[in-house]
Amino acid sequence: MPAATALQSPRPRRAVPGAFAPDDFAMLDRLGTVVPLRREQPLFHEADPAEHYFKVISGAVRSCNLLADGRRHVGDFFLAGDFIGFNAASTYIFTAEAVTETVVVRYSRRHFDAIAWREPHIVRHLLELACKSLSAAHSQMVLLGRKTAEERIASFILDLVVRNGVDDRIMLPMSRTDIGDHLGLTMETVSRTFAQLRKDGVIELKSSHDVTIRDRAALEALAQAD
Amino acid sequence: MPAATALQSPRPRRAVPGAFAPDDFAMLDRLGTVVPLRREQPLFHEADPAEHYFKVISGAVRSCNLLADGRRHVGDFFLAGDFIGFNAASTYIFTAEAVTETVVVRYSRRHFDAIAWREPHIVRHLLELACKSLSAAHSQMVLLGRKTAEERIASFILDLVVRNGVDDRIMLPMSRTDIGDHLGLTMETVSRTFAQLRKDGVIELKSSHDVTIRDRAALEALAQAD
DNA sequence: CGCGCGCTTGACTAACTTCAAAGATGGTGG
DNA sequence: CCACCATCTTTGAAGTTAGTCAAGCGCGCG
Repeated sequence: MPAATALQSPRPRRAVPGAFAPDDFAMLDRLGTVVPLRREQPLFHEADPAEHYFKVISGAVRSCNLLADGRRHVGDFFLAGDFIGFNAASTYIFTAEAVTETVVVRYSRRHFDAIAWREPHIVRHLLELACKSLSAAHSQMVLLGRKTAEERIASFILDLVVRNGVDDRIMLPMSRTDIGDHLGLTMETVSRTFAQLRKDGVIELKSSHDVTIRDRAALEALAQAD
Repeated sequence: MPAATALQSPRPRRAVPGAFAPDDFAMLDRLGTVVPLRREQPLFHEADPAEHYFKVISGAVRSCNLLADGRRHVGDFFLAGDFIGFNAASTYIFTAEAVTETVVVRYSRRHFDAIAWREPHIVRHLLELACKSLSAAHSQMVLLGRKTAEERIASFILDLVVRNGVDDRIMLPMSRTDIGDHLGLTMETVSRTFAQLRKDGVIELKSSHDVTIRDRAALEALAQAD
């Protein structure tokens, strides 16, 4: 059961069901401020007071956690339409940074919550989205706990394809290091695994960030749909 | 940020904030049927229609996912007070099985939802709980993606200690294999790592299921609080 | 054109897994 | 109450996957 790994507001081309009905966000959208971000620019840091939510308009954002000695984990990549900061308590539980040039909308959490709390159907939608996000987290835990490097990369590619709603080609906005930190691998292993999949005719790499799927069945077999 | 890995209803000795206020579940509890379970008995299987929620009264339940070739992942252990099935869509996303002799309360999902949906404050509580669960899933992904075997075991022990609200001693209801499948390790590695921690004076093992913490600071250092 | 950064590739290493066997534990029936 | 048996755990030794260290490549940008 593949699932989007982030909360989402409506986007016609997105193949994910259960997103907000368009008018749910109508009044909420008016609260938002458009913010452009440079490559690597942080939206917020872990443990900062959580004063805003964000929605990605274009580009990509990653969520990171650092261990004491510098090991990094990338929890999620947020793409156009994805909602960020949703699961924050009073402080953010991860750092969020733009992967590429990105545009987001920033919402005051106070205002957003004030409106959302008054509208039971919005709260219900948020709950449904949280549950979808939990389900995606579940899949990612299976991946991190039990899948091989090849299976992780296959799952990652298929997940992006589904989230993009495109049939067979994706542009990766993130680096090999980002992918490795998301999948519990090193940059080198990610690189070698892409090379292996290319050699096996499963994917084509027009450039290191431009992936075309050549053999979707093989990719799905590797991803081990559970 | 240690967090309980499962949704919870109130339990006085539990050190986890944000659980339901006692009366929130008052009317919901009346919907429940008490069900005793034998060791290894399933509550439900992955992909079954999700017709019930459950709450653990005593004992322990695990959630499992199987890959095609038999590799197993244990997503969570649910202990007394924990709520199960919450994040299900129309079908369950994992199999739930009793780890030991266990007693649960079973709720009709239809009735539960009918009441919960009518009570905005209950929906808000459920949303908060879902967010806590997401936060716990986040920590688990960091563990699975980036921690060593020793760090995983240390984190696991501390998590159980916090969830039990006990200071320095825990009874593990689950097998070494269960622990391994939860932490992305093999049974043998789990066993060797417990032995290592004992040898280092960090824990004491009165039996293989009875763990006493001897050096909490060392354990916390290993767990790499993030 | 050349510089820098990210990607690739190779050789070696380490951590964890696998395979195997012996040692504990606990439940059951005599 | 004790002995037996199945099951779980521990421990050892060898194997494998992915990590580490290091060098070279190539693309994009100034």
